[in-house]
Amino acid sequence: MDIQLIEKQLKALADINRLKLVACLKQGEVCVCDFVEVLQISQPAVSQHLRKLKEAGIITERKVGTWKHYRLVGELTSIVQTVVDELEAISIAQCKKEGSSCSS
Amino acid sequence: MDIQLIEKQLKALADINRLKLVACLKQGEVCVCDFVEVLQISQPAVSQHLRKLKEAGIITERKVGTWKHYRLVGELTSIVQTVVDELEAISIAQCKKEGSSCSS
DNA sequence: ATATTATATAAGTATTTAATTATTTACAAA
DNA sequence: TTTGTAAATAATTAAATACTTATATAATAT
Repeated sequence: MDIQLIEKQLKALADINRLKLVACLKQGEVCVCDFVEVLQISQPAVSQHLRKLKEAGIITERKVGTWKHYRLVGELTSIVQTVVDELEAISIAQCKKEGSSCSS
Repeated sequence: MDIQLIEKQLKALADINRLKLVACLKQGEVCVCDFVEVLQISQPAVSQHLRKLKEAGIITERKVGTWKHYRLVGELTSIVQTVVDELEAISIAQCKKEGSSCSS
């Protein structure tokens, strides 16, 4: 594995908000709107974090109407997989706002 | 494993120069003076990188006269161990300057 | 078509990070 | 004790990062 890619993936993970996103995604798909509630940051901030994770090959997206659902990619590198394994899964209560409109 | 510690260790590793330091340390102890040659950055910059790795619990030091030798800690967390495993060991030629004065 | 909703992008700002040079500390040798 | 060498710390600066608000895009519903 190339050292440049290792650096890119580590940089993508080395942020408390993105780690929380990944912890939520352990549970399955989540949409952007839910993350805004969970992380208490603005919607554009969430979008930017998700983009960074996507560019590092850690997550992918799926469009569902006007929503977008994000999930972990199927084949994670061993480094990312190890981080995912170490992260406590954050409870669904914390990952999805109550009665989230975007539950597919 | 606490999410704060995960973040700290990931931040410590998420830098190309510190990844190179860790790759060198796979081979065994190296002293600060050698790293200056390898990374082509100033001695204080190397010291600061080493401090960050030490504060994240990734390396320890050993004083040898006026030199300091750094090495990976014995019990790495699974995340750090996975990164170490993925890193190509950089050849000794690149990790120690020729006839390094600080080879203990 | 118009309005509404979800998300992305753009632009600007504040904070953090990584480098530099200068200085200090610690040890060794003369 | 003075001199030299290795490394750490301090102070500063430059670059990268993570937010913000404002705006644009895309799909849905009226």
